[in-house]
Amino acid sequence: MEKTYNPEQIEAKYRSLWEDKNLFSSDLNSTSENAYCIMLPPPNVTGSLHMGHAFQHTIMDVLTRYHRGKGDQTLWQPGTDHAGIATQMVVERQLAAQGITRHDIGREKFIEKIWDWKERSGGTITSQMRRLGASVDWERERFTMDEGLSDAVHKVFIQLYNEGLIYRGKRLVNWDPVLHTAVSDLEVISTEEQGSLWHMRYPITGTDEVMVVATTRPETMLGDSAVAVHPDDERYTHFIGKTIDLPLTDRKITIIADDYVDMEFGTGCVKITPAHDFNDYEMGQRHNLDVINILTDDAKINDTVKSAYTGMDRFDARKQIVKDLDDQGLLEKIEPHTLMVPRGDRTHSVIEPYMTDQWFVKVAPLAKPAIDAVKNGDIRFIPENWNKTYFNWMNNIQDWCISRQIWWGHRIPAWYDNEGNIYVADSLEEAQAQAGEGVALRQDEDVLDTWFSSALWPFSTLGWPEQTPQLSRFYPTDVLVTGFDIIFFWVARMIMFGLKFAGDVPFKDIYITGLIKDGQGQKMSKSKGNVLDPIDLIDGISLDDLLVKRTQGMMQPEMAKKIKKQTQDEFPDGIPSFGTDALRFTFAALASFGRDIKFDLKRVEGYRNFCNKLWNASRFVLMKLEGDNIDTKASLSISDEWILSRLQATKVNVEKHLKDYRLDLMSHELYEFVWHDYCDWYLELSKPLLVDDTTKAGTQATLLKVLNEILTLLHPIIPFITEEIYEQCCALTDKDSESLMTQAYPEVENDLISTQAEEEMQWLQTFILGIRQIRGEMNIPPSKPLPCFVQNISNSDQHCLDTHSQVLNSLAKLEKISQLNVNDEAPESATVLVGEMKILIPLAGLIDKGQEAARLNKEIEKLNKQRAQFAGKLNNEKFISGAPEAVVNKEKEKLTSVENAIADLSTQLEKIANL
RNA sequence: GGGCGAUUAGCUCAGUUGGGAGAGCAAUGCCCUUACAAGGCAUGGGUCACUGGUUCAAGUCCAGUAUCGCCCA
Repeated sequence: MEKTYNPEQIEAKYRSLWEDKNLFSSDLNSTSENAYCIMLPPPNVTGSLHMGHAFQHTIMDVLTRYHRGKGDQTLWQPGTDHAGIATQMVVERQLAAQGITRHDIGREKFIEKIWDWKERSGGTITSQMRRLGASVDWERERFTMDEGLSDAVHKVFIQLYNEGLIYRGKRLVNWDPVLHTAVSDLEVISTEEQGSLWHMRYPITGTDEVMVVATTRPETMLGDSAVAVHPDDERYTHFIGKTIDLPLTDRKITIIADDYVDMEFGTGCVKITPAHDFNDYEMGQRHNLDVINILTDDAKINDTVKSAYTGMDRFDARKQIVKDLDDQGLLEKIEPHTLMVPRGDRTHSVIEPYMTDQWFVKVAPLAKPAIDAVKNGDIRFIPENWNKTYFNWMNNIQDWCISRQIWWGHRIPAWYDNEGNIYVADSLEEAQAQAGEGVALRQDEDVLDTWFSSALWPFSTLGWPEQTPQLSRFYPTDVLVTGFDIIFFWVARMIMFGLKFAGDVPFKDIYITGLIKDGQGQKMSKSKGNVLDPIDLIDGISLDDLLVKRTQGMMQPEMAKKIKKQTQDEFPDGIPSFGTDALRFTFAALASFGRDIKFDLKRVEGYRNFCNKLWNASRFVLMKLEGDNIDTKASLSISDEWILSRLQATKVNVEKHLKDYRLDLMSHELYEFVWHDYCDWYLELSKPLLVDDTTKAGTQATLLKVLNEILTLLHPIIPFITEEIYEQCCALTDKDSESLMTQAYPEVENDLISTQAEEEMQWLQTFILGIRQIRGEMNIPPSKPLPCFVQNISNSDQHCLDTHSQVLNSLAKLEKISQLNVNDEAPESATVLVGEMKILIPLAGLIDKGQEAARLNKEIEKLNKQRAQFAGKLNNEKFISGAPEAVVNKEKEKLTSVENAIADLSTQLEKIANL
C-alpha cells in the first residue's frame, strides 16, 4: 500500500469503475426477496448542488449502500426537475444580456433555447453527484419533461378534470408583474418592511363630512368599491348606507358594515378594493360589490378608470395620487408603518393580488386521505414533530393554482373553441374529436406549475401509468429524504397524488433533515456570499479562487467588499482538500435530529484524519500478514476474543442506529470502535502476540477478519477508501472479488460475544492505564522500562497475570512484574489499583515522593467526592425504601468499592509521607 | 397572534424507557515508541439557560420565565 492516504487518486479510480461494472444497477440482485427504493428529490436541472444536497445525498447513499449490502434489490432513482420559472428566468437573463426578450424570438424558439441550455448545463449536477459517490441507478435517470413523465402529467390532469377536481376560473391570484405569471401562495414570501400608512379623507356625498380611511397602498383607491366600518362602531353607524364621492374619480361608492373590520386599526374605516386584496375580495363577495381591476399585467394603471394615471407604474401612480389628494386637501396625514410585503420568491418583486383566469386543483378531497395516511401511521415523519406542521397546513389547505403564464413546462392539455368551450384531452386530435370536425381549436397558452409534475415523481419515474415490473417492485418507496422547506410544495402533494393515482402512499418514512448553515449559524446564500461548494471541500480551493467564486455574478455588487473581508477572515489560506470520504463522514456524523447544522470545517478535518488512521491501520495489518497463509481456524487469544466480541456489539448498535436513521450515532459508533478499540488497543495488543508462535496465526486471522468487517461496515459512509483497502486485502489473500460493494453486509455472530474476554480485557486495560497514568503524571518517558510489583492478588488476578504478562510488559513497557505476598515489605512506590489488587512502581531514582503524594491526594479527593454521593443516597431512608432493590444494591457495591480504594490509597499515602 | 425547535466543557455537538455528566476540536504537559506527528500517552475544564413542581432519584417528565432561531397568519 502507498505510504500516505491520497483520496484524490482513489476516488478517481472507483468513480468510473463502479459505473463501468454496473454496480449501481437496480437489477443486479433481482432474486432478492426484499426491495428497497429511494427517490432522489430531483434538483433543478440547470442548478448545481449545494451543501444541503450533498448532505441529503450522503444520507440517501448510506441507506442505499447499506441495503444493497444487505442483499436487497435496491433502487436509488435519480433525475432532475425542469424547474419552470427558475430555468426560464436564467435563459431570459441570458437573452437580456443580448438585449432581447423571449417575445422577440417567440415561444418555439425560446423553448429550443432552454433545451439547449439544459443540455449544456444539465451535466453539472450529475457530475457533482458522481464526485460524491452517489450510487444512483444512472440507467434509470429521468427528467420531469421526459416523454413518459409528460404522459403521466396528461393522464393525471385529464382524470382530475373529468372528476371535477381541476377547474378553470377567474379568481384573485398572486401575480408577479415581472414574470407576468400567477404564482402559488407558497411562492410568495411575506416580510416585514418599513412603509407608510396614508390617511385619506373621503367626502360623504352631499355633505361637508368626510370619512378618513387609512391604507398602505393608496393607488388602489382607484379600484375602491366601498368603505366598510364595523357594525358596532358607534362613531360611524349613521353613515352606513350613505355614499362617498370617491376622490380623483367620478364614481360614488357605498358605505357598508362588516364584522371583518378591525375597529382599533387606523380610523376604523376601511376602503374596500375587491380586485386587489384577498380580504376585500371576500368582503366584496359577501356584499355583492363591483370588482374593479385597475392594473395591467405589468402592474401599470390600466384604462378602466378614466384618469390621468393610465399607463403609470403602480409606484409612480402612488406618488402622484398622494400628491393630488394632498393638493385637494384630502390627505389627513402620513404615518410611518411597518407592514408585511409579499414578494415573489424568484423575482423579489412585490406581488399583486390580481384577477385572472387560472386553472386550480380542488385539494380538499385529495387532502383528506393524505392527512389520514399520516394519522394512521402509513407514513411516518422523522423526526415525528413535523407531522404537526403537516397537519396544520393540510387542514387549512387552499385550492392550488396550477397554471403559470410562462413557456417552459408542461403545456396545459386544454383547447378552446371560439365559443369559449373547453376540451381537455391528451392531444389536439382527441380534443378535435370532442369538439367535432371543423371546429377551430386553440390550445391553452399556459403551462403547469413545476410542482405538478414533481408530485408524480415517485410513480411516474417507475413507468406509471403503465403497470411496469418496477412499479410493482419498488412502489411504495421506502423513505423520502428531504428538507422541511418543501414539505408543502412537494411532500404533501406527492402524498395526495400518490394515494389518488398509484393507489398507495408514495413512501413509508419521511426523513426531514436539518438545514446546513455556515460556521456562524447563518443560512447559506449567494447574496450573503457564505455558500460552500461541496466540491471545494473535496478538492480544496485557494483563497483567490474562493473570492472570485463568491463575488462574481452578484445581484448586489455592493456586497462584494464585505463578502471579501468575511471570506478572508474565515479562510485566510483557502480551503484544504479533504476528499469525498471525509466530507461524507462529516455529513453522516452531523446527521442528528431536530436542529440545524452549523457546518464546521474542523469536523471535516477530524474525519479526514480518521480516514488517514484507517489507511495506516490497514497498512499495518497488511504488512503483518504479508507472505503468510491465513489460518482462519487458528486458536484465538483473549485479545482476539475481545475484539471480536466488541465487533459484535458494534454491529448490533450500527444496525439499530441505521434503523432509526441516526447516522450520527452510527458513524460515532464506528469511529469509536475503529479508532479506540481496534487501533488503540487491539493493534497494540497484536504486536506482542504476533511475535509469539503460539498466538501469531490466530492474531493474523483476527486482524484480517475484523478489518474486513470494518471495511464493509464503513463502506456505506466512506465508499472510496474502504473499496481501495478492500482491494489490497483481496490481493494479499488472493481472494477474488469484484468489489466491496457486492460483499454481504456482516451479520451479528452471537457466539462471538464473550463477557469473559471483555472482563479480562477490562482488567488488562485498567492495569495498563494505571501505569500510563503514573508515567504521565511523573513525566517518565514511555520508552523507559519500569520495574513493577503486584500485591493482594485474587485468583482471577493470578489467572490474568499468568495469561497476559507478555502483553502487559509490552504495552506498559514493564521490565518485569514481581509478585509480593500480603505481608511482604514493599519498596517505596507509586501505587494504582486494579480492583483490590495493588500495582507498585518503585520510586527509586524515578519518582519524586512529594509528587506521588500529591497525585495520591488528588485521587483520594476524587474518590471521596464519590463516596459522599453514594453514602448520602444510602443514608436517605426514602431512597432505601423507595428505590428498587437492584438500584440500592448497586449503590451499596459502589460505596464499598470506593471505600476500599480510599483505604488502600490512604495507607499508601501515609507510607510515602512517613518516608 | 398561532405553532415548532434550540439553550449541556472555550467552540461544535451527543446524551430515546428518570438511576454514578460524554465525544470531537481547542488548551496544557510528555513523547520523532518501525502502521499513523493528519500520530501516541496523560491532564485540566461543566451550579446541564432560569424558576417552581412530580419523584427515593430530574440534563432527562410537567408548568412557567428568559434569550435565540424557524414556520404559518
